Amino acid sequence: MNIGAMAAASGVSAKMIRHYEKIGLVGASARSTAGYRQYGERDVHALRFIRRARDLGFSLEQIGQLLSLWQDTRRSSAEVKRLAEAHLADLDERIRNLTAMRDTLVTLARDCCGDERPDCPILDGLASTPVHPDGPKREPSR
Amino acid sequence: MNIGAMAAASGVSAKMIRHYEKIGLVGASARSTAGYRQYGERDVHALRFIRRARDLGFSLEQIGQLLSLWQDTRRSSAEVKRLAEAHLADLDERIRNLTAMRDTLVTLARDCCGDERPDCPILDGLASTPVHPDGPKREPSR
DNA sequence: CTAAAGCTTCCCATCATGGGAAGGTCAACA
DNA sequence: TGTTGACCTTCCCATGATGGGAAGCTTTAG
Repeated sequence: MNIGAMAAASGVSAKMIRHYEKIGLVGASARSTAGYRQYGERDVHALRFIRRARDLGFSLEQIGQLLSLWQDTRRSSAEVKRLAEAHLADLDERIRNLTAMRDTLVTLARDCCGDERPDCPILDGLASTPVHPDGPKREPSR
Repeated sequence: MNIGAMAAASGVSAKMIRHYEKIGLVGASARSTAGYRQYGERDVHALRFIRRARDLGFSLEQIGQLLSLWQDTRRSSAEVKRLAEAHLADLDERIRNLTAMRDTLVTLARDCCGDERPDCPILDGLASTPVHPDGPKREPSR
């Protein structure tokens, strides 16, 4: 199986498969005589695992640890759970931050009549709300 | 006022102030004979505005538009509101995505006893849950 | 044989932010 | 006066996950 078929089978783009190989998240695959990467069923399972972990928002570093645990039959489930709980705490914090932003913005927008006049509580809020010294932990905007 | 005092007064780091100048979000400041940036009260207001907009999760591009509207006394509040609503929709989507991740992960973790044994529903879930073809819109992991 | 599709590597871009180097400036203090 | 330390300047590089695209080679179908 070439990298394109692998991408289709795993849901991970060819670009990303190469990247994961370069950073050592997955081992280097076998190569054809022409240098094409060659994959088997086992690789599909590993990449699907990665894809699902990404879908749950795990970082590639955490996924590396999850893969190690997955392949270690003598792991303790406690280790896995610890990792998952840490990620859960992270998700919760991000949700809290985003929700706080949303609530503030909803409040500002609610009072903005949104017509042709220039008076705008949203701009007023941005111009006058006190700056929280340390600021919220900012999410990347996209 | 030098850039350090400006950073303290506005809550925006000196590094970022220079960056915002370079990308044209704020105009170039006056300079002392030695080339030091010199700021006044008006600049403090503008940078605080930027800081607060960042705290609400607006992108720098959106902030540029907000600044334009802020400085345009003939703006319509409708334009501001449209921008805010767009950002609100964005926030809501990100919250939804993160919440979906959290809920899935909570379900997996709930069934993991987290002791010394290797059996782990979290890893099992990652290894067997079907891959959603297009996947969720992924948040950057941090 | 040729054209298209697929593969390779390599470099660059995103977005907001920060780290750090190399070097100039300014204030205070002995 | 000289020195020290805090502050400023510009410039380059890094982050994290992903994608775009170029230049060039291989494979496959017609």
